[in-house]
Amino acid sequence: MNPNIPWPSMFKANPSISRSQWGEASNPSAISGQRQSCEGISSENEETSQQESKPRWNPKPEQIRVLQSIFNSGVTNPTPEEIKRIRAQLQEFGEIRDASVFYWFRNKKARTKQRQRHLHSGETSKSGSENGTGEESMYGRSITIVINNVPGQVPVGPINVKAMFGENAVLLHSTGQPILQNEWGFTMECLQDGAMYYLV
Amino acid sequence: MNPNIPWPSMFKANPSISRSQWGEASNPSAISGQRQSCEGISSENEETSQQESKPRWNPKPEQIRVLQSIFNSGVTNPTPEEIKRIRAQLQEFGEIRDASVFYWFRNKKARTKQRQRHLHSGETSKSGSENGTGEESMYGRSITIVINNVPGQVPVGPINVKAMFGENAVLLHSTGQPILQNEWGFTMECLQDGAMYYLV
DNA sequence: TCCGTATGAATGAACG
DNA sequence: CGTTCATTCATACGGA
Repeated sequence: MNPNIPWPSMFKANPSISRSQWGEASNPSAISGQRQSCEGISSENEETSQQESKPRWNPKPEQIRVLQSIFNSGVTNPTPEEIKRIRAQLQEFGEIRDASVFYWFRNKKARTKQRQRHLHSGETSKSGSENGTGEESMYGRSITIVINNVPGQVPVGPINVKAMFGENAVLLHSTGQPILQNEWGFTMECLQDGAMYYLV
Repeated sequence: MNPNIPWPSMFKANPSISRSQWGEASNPSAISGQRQSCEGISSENEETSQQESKPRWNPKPEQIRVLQSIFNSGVTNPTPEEIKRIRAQLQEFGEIRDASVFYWFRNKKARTKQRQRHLHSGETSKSGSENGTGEESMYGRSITIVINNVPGQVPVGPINVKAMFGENAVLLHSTGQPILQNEWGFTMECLQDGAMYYLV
């Protein structure tokens, strides 16, 4: 193992093949009567070797939950060692490669940020809070968070902690970090979907 | 391609819960719950009922026409600003989100390319009997294109411009770009469904 | 009513 | 890293 190589390079694709374009891969099990590809044309590859074919990882709910909780606990750039451990943990629920774990975190981080930025760009102050029939504001949906082990829904974006939980309420992230709020009690940072918080 | 377009953002709304879906359906598992994530976090909180849910955008014909013309005019990766303007334009015909516009372009581009590739891959000609690529085996249909403002149908794939419109006929894309043809008059590039062309 | 295609939406995997 | 590609999932629709 080379300790000095940049991480991502470990996951380089085969140079000869542009972007992934594996015709397809057998999808072990997975049924659901969806039309699938079935292909079969390929033929070949029987036992003998390790099917190096790399079908896209299909995350199991349990895996996602674990990943999210790790992510929400502050890990956004796991080290190679962490990745290995995480992967080992996830493997229990289904096939998964280190690379997939790596990618997951990277995508998660990137998309979380993107989302955040995009939310910001669509600011039109909008005075009237209630719009009733008006359509939804595109990114205004709700997320599920767990507070004191009790799952619940809160809207995306700032929420008023004081109003929701009392004047002295403070939300702690599962890591113990307090969620900052302004003088009105509005959260200053986004709550993460699927994350666990503690109310104190 | 894409000289210097910074792509500031992406779209998305639901931070987690991968591809599951609202509404009902879903036969949660039972059969080797392989695919799908279903998310989890245990509880469901359906109470709020307000649940606007986000029904998938259903494009109106007018919207599609506008989008196609924009796409065919060369825009395949609209910037956020462009997207906003496009959406504003489309909104007149029905509800639509920026994200949908974004997705539309992305899908359009991806599928256009994919189609092209599949088209190409079938160069074995010869016994077309084995339509192997089970995936989607039907691109041997016709598309609708508008020539000199007159809509018409042409088969997918190369068409003989000379034969159809005369020895000196030349087809121009709505952008003004001429559609290349070989010495026989066959188009060297695919005509786009819904695109507008000019015959000169 | 059921099946198959078209396509909106989401996301794993990569590229520059 | 931000952006883009490719593939997959789920649903709206149209035909038989």
